[in-house]
Amino acid sequence: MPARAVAGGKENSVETPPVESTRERLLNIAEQRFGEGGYEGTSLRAITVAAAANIAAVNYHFGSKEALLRAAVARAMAPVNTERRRRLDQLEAAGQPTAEQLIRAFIEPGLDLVLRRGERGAIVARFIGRVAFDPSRRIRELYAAEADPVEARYLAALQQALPRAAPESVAFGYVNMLGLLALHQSQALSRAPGTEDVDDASRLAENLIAFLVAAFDRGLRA
Amino acid sequence: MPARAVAGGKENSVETPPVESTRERLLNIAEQRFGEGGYEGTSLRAITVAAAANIAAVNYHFGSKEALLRAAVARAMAPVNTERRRRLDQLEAAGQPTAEQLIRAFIEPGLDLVLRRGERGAIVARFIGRVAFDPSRRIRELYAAEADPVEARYLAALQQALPRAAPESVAFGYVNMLGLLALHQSQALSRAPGTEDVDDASRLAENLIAFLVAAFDRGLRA
DNA sequence: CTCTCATTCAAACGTCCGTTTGAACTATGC
DNA sequence: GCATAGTTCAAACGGACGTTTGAATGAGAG
Repeated sequence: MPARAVAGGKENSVETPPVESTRERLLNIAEQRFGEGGYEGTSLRAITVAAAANIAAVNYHFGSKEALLRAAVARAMAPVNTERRRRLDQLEAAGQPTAEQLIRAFIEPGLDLVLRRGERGAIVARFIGRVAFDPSRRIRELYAAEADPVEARYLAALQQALPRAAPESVAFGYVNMLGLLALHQSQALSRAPGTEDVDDASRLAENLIAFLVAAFDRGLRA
Repeated sequence: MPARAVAGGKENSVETPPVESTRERLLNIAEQRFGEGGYEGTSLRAITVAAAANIAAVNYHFGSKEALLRAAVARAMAPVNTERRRRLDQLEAAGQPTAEQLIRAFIEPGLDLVLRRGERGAIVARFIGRVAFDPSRRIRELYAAEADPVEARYLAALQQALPRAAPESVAFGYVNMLGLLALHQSQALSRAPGTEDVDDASRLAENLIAFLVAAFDRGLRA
C-alpha cells in the first residue's frame, strides 16, 4: 500500500505486466473499496492511497467522488447489460420465452458471468450489489439509471410469460428477483466471510434460479 | 472519562408521559434518520438538531454514535423478537409446524406488527431493514447479534419441516427470506416513494409469504 | 436555605472529509 | 532549442465530523 511507482510515471513491472493508467487503477480500487464499505464509508483518500495515486487525481480524471462512482458503475454494468440484452434478443427471436428462461437470462449475467472470472469478478459483483441497495436514494438511483433500460424489457417479457398472474404480482416478483440477486452479489447474505469460492458460483446461480422459478410459477397472486 | 454510569431505568413510567425524555427523543430520531440515510450517512448533529437536543447529549446518554445505534436496534428489535418467540413457542406446542406456518410466524412480526402502527411503525421497519444490510460489516453484525438467537430457532424448525430438502438448501432459502424481508422493510424495493400506505402492509405480507412458501416448497434442492 | 447530583449547554478539541490550487513534470511537435 | 498540452504533485482550502470539556441549570432531599 505505501509507495509503488513514485519516481517515474511509466515505470511498472512490479505488479502487473501491462501498465494500468491512473484512471484504470482508480476505477479498480474504487470498485473494491466502495464494495467493501459503501459509498459514504469509503474516503477518496483511502482509494487514492491504495491506487498509488495523488488525491487530486480523482477530481482531475472524473470531477468528483460521485462522478468516480458513476464511472465505476457504468464500467461494471456495461458487460452485464450487454449480455442480458443479447440473451433476451435471442430468446425473443425464438418465440415466446418461458419464465424460467427469462429468469435464467437475467440472473446468470449477474452472477455467473461476473463471478466466473476469479477475484476481480467477485469484486465487481459485490460492488454492483452494494450500489444497487445503498442506503442513499441518490446512489440507488444512480445505479437504476444504468440498469433500468434493459431491466424494463425483462419485466415486460415476464408479464407476457406469466399471463395468469396479475401485472402487479409479476412486478412484485420482479423486484424480489432484483433484490435477491443484488444481495447475493454483495455477499451480504453469506455471513461467514470466505465461505464461497469460485466453484460455488454456478451452484449459487442454479439454486437462486430454481428458488425464483418456483416462486414465480406458484407464488404469485392471480 | 466523565460520569455516565447512571441510566435510571426504574423510575420511568411505562407509558409515554406528556413529554418525551431527551433519551427517548434521540432514539426516535435516530431510528428515523439512520433508516433514511444509513449509519455513515447520518451525522450526530443532524440527529441532535432534529431531536432538539444538545450535541453532547448523545455521548452523555449513550457514550458514542455506535452505542446510540446499538441502543436503537435493541429497542426496535425487542417487540419483534418477543412476538416471533411467542409464535414459535405456540406452533411447536401444537405439534410439527408446516413451512408456511413458520414463514408466516417469522414474516408477520417483521412486516405486519411493525407496519400496522402507522407512521412510527413504518419508520421502525425501515430502520431495521437498513441496519440489517448496512454496507459496513460491523453494523450488520451489530444487528445480527440482536436477532440471531430467535432466528436460529426458525432455521432449525424449517429444516425439520422440510425433511426432503437438503439442510444447506433450507439455509439458502432461509437467508433469502431474511434478505427479502429486510429489503421490503427498508422500502428499498419500492422505487416510487409514498407508493405504499398502511392498507398495503398486510397485502405485502401476504404476497411475500405466498412467494416464499412456493419457493421453499418447490424451489429447494433435495 | 444548602447541598447534591443528574442533566443540559455553548464552545472547543483534533481529525478527517471532498475539493482546489498552482507549480512541476512528461511527452510530443516544431 | 522552444512551445504545448496532458498529467502528477505537495500543500492547503473551508467545512463537517465524533468527541470532550467545564460551567450552568434544575429539581429533590435534608
